[in-house]
Amino acid sequence: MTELEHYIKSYFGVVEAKELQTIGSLFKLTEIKKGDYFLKTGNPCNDLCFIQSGLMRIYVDTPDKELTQWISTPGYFVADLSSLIFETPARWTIQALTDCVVYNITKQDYNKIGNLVPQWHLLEKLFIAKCFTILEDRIFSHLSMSAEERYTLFFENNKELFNQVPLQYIASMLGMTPETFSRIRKKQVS
Amino acid sequence: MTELEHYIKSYFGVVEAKELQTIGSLFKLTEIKKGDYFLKTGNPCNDLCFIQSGLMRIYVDTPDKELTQWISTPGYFVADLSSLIFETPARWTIQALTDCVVYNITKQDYNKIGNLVPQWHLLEKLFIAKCFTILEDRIFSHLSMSAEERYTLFFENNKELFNQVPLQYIASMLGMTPETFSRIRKKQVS
DNA sequence: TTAATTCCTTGATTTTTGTCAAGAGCTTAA
DNA sequence: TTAAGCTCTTGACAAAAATCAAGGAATTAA
Repeated sequence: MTELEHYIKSYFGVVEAKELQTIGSLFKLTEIKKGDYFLKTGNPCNDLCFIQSGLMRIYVDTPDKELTQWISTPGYFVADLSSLIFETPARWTIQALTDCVVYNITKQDYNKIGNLVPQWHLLEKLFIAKCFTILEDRIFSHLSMSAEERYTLFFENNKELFNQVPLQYIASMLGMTPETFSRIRKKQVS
Repeated sequence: MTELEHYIKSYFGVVEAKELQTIGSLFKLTEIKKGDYFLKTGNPCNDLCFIQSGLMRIYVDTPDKELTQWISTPGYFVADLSSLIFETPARWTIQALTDCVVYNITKQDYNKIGNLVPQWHLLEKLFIAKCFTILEDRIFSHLSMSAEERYTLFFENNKELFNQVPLQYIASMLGMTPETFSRIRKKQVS
């Protein structure tokens, strides 16, 4: 059983082995080199991938600055969900921060799964609902917490990320400037 | 065809009339009086409703203040999605801001739809994905915009709300204090 | 190895936003 | 009708965070 299949099984509970294999077989193991783009803002999102190893950054260029929306780690799916599902132009650019190994599926194959595995749309619903809940928490953190509190919360839950990616990306993701981020870190150490 | 059925049809495209009716028949037209609670933080979310008329506020009490997460308007579903789907305690309190007429469905009936209407999980997936996209936009607004910019964007798209609900709720929802909100409004007028 | 980049830190300053306090206008209920 | 609550506004001030500018450390490329 691949890591992807294991993930789907562990996340969604009982799925028959045969169906799990059907899903798994549509994903192809692929390498993405550091710096390569998985998706660019404005293009259609034609792929969905599951990170086996490596890190990817989801961001967007605005006229004045670059905004990191999220950094994806192994064990998670990556795509511009809105573009993939509703066939709209991608809002996000997705780039490999390190060399990555991913399980990739094309939009065409992705759209076939629903016909092959009856429970697929239910699984998808659960998965997307989980993502929705995570975003709700994130909104809540912006409504109720200071930059320092957001930093602390994120640091506690993602310590390992801090020595793997440029910190300015994390700062952006948490909604603060690199300077503010740096000052908060200094305070935390002492 | 009820407004609810019309909404489901318009939103999700082709659904057979019979199935639409099956779904619609499980929702019961109910009144919720101003000030009544649809759901309280900590309880299980046992219902999902679709607002026919009236306004509901989704919020949470924190030790120091009350935070409004969202104000729901006619034509939308209301529930604590995470609690409804994953059977966790509700994070949000949901209260009627005005007298409301809603189509209500119990969790038990809601969970039956999947067996009665094959496409239901697909429809749900699309609906939740849409909600996810809206939250993505909202996060983006917190990463990239000032309080004033968030105000302007929201005002442009929700003018009608401003004379129907206490403005402090809108302020909270946009992540600012009532005082800041008030000062921004003053500036906008002049 | 050296030069060029990129990334992070730090200080000084400005801007934005929050806090505290008071009061005015409405609404609601006795 | 009057008093009690809300709600919103305003001012003075404080705190948080952004901006601007410079320099140092680390990484990358020639």
